[in-house]
Amino acid sequence: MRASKMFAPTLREVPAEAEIISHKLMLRAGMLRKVASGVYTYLPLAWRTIHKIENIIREEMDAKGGQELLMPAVQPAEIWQESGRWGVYGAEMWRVKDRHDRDFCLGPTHEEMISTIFRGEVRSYKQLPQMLYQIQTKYRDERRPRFGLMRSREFIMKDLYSFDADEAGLAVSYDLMYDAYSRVFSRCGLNFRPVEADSGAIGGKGSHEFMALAEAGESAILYCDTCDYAATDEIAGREPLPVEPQEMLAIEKVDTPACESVEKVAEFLGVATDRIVKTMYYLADGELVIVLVRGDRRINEIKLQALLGVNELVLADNATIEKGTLKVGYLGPVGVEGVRILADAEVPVMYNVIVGSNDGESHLLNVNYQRGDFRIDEVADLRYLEEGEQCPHCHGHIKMARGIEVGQIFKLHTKYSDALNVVYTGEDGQERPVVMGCYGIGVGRTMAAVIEQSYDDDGIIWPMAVAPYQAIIIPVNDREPELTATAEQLYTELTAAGIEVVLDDRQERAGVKFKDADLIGYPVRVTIGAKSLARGNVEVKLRKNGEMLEVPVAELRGWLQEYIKQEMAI
RNA sequence: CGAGGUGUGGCUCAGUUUGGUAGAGCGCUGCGUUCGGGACGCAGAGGCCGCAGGUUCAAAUCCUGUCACCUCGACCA
Repeated sequence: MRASKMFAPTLREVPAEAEIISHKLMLRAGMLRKVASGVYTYLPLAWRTIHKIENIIREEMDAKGGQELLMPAVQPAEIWQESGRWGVYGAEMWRVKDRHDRDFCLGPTHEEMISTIFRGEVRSYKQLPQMLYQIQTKYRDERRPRFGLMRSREFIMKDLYSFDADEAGLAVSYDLMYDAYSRVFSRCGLNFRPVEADSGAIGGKGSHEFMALAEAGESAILYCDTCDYAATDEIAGREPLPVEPQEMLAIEKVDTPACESVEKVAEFLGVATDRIVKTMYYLADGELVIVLVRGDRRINEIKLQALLGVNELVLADNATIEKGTLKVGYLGPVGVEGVRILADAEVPVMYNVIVGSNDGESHLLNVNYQRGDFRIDEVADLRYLEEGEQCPHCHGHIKMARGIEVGQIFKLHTKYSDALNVVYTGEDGQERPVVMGCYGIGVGRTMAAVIEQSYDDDGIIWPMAVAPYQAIIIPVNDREPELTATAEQLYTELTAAGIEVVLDDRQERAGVKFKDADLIGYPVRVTIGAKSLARGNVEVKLRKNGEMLEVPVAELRGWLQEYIKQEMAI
């Protein structure tokens, strides 16, 4: 490719729309342009990188037995109604109608689609296991698209679905994908961590997210500073630590004026917040539920929602709660009738706790569940794990980091095969549901994550494997015929050797070419200048560390081939 | 969904308070000089000031509505 012909409109200034590094750099490097909120055009440089990431994915999926196909983005409402998700998916689903007023959606994911295809064709255990995947555009009408490709409404995703005869088979497929994902992200040059995750709206138990570590990440992950435990903050949890039995003191009521928060109560009474039990009222699909948690903890609504199995979970508003003497800030579990009470696992083993008295003006001291002072209907892990706590698996401590979710793998079990009647006949002649798994990679987000982890003040620093081009040749000026002649000759030779190289033949000053080369992030820059050429050499500069060396013209091809090979190895 | 903000040439922005008929820098075109880290000079091109109404002799500027985009937030009793 000649730079004079290349459609890569670089910008000196950052468009006002961009907030994070990857977004700014993709705009400046002439890779990306916005069409609407969360909808983008990938310009040629970006598209080359997208293709490289896709091809890495293809190689790794195929290596595990995956087969590529392509399903439509447009999906009929019927299959979503059949699985029950047409109703529950909500506003995020991009719904459209055809000219006959029939309902369709632009696929946010393809479990329904692949299941209905699969059930039409597969009858026997002899046809299992199977792994099918596609790389395709997905649509999710995000309530708030942001950060360029990080959270967009139209995005490219690789989704693979596994079909097994039983749970043991699913475990095998899942492990294959876990391994494939690790290889994909390693080859893309990412610093990532697989973490235990919640399976969210997709459903099923057993899931890992692959997190690229980066400040710009939207997800919080908790990991152990000692062992390899790592989980998203949505799922991370641990058993309560053993508590020394204490003498249970007599309940005491104290007036606590203007103490409508845990912090104020603690300050007023001169105690730590972990001596208090918070009483939270939720509306779970409209039904009032009480949740108890230690005062210094935060309730994890994802865990709570999963436990309750409801579609909608919101904190009850003050008007709903405040009846009679009930007042927010002074709520407690003692004496409560007719409302289901859930408690985080730490609560029942606490002694002499402080709770609201439900009279709107005081709190109760020395309340003990173990003495029967209040009722709990169900105990479960309902809180967030916090930074600094002891690791659930070892004596290490929990640390927090931010991550970009570039991939997630799920065990779906028979959730969709049950709902959509995907069955096979076993060796014994009995019909059984197929056991499924699904596995996704955000391709554009992976590209953005690579940039978030690899840039400097001058621009992007592409890892060789996903760089749009591997090298650029810059003749330092076009007034000395031997420079341009050498540049042309090398360009022809390298291109013929299969090296992806750009020749910067633009009539620009050297400074402009250097700036653009750094911005776009070519891993190798070959500069052809008079002084080194007089010695029969060209200058090679490595983008990743700024290292410079001279290479004889005749040896450049061999040197590059070796360097590229070395950089692509994982 | 709630709150805040912004829409003026391809990009970054000034001008809006106090209405008087549109500017700067970068980029673009031509010529010349220069040219190994975003050169300089001269001469140009390019905008119905997001859109629709209204007020006024006169609206980028004031009023109303609307659309788009950006940021923050989404309740811890």
